[in-house]
Amino acid sequence: MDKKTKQKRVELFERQCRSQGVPFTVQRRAILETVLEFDNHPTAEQVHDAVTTRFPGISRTTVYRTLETLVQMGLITKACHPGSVVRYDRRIEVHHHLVCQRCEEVVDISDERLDALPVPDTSSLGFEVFDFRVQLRGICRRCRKKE
Amino acid sequence: MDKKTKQKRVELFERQCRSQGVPFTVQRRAILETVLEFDNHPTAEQVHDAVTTRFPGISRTTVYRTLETLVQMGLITKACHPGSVVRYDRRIEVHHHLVCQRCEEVVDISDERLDALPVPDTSSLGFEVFDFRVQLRGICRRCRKKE
DNA sequence: TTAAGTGCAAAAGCTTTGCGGGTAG
DNA sequence: CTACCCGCAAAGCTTTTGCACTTAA
Repeated sequence: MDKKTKQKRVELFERQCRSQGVPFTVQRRAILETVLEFDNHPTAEQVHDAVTTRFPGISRTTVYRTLETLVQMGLITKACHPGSVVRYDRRIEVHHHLVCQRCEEVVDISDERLDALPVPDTSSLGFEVFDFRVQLRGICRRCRKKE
Repeated sequence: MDKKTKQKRVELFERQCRSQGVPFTVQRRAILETVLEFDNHPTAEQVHDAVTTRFPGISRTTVYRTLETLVQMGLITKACHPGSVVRYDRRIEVHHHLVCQRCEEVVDISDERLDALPVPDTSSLGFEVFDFRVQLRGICRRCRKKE
């Protein structure tokens, strides 16, 4: 992610904090900046390791709590695929995942036709849909070779 | 799930075991039958609690291991949404999920237009796609009322 | 017979909680 | 000033592992 986009996201975060009365702390800023530097889907642990270089001594607890806060504020997303570890994702725009059912590897994929998916009417369920993800399930190259 | 369908699934499991040389044990049978009785998405723990009435003394370890085996054999599926606990699902046919980003509740949804999704060509990635799921992300009724 | 599954107990993650002290608004 | 956040340590849950015994094929 280029510097400009990153800065914009941080500024957006600051504005949202101000307007919602949520304290904009150095730790939170550092954690958001760190997540934005990942191209893939880091775990909380990986974010902690990475943010430590920028903010030595920051606690794991703070990282866990802050990541959750960022998700609630819609600044990052939380992805969870088989493998049972929560992963975070700086991408808030639509994209999709290929998930291998054998080794549980996850690969990002973009596809216009998927993005144009007709979102069903869920108003009868009281559900307001903002976003969607498609999980394509199958077998990756490596696992296919093994068989 | 009605008795007949359930029995068919158990028989399918038995046949697959025979042909693949995988031992068809009483425990595995009991676990599969138990999962098939859930309408929703039970956790490994819930499956263990339920199977215990049918098979007292069965170990948690066996339940964990067997659920994974069943997934690998394609007899049940594994669903993982925010909330970080793996859930299992007797449904192997296509269906989709509404996921609340606040409370992480998961609701099943069926929609023909979603089922007709154009699956992109992933052969260049070496990925063979068998199946897909759409995860619709938003806010559920209860959480919307709170705000 | 023999390769694989099962149960137990213990360990190994990952994540949350309680609380005293600190900081943003 | 006051409410909320942070760090620490410890607990809590879910899941996995090693090993001796049992079982399906």
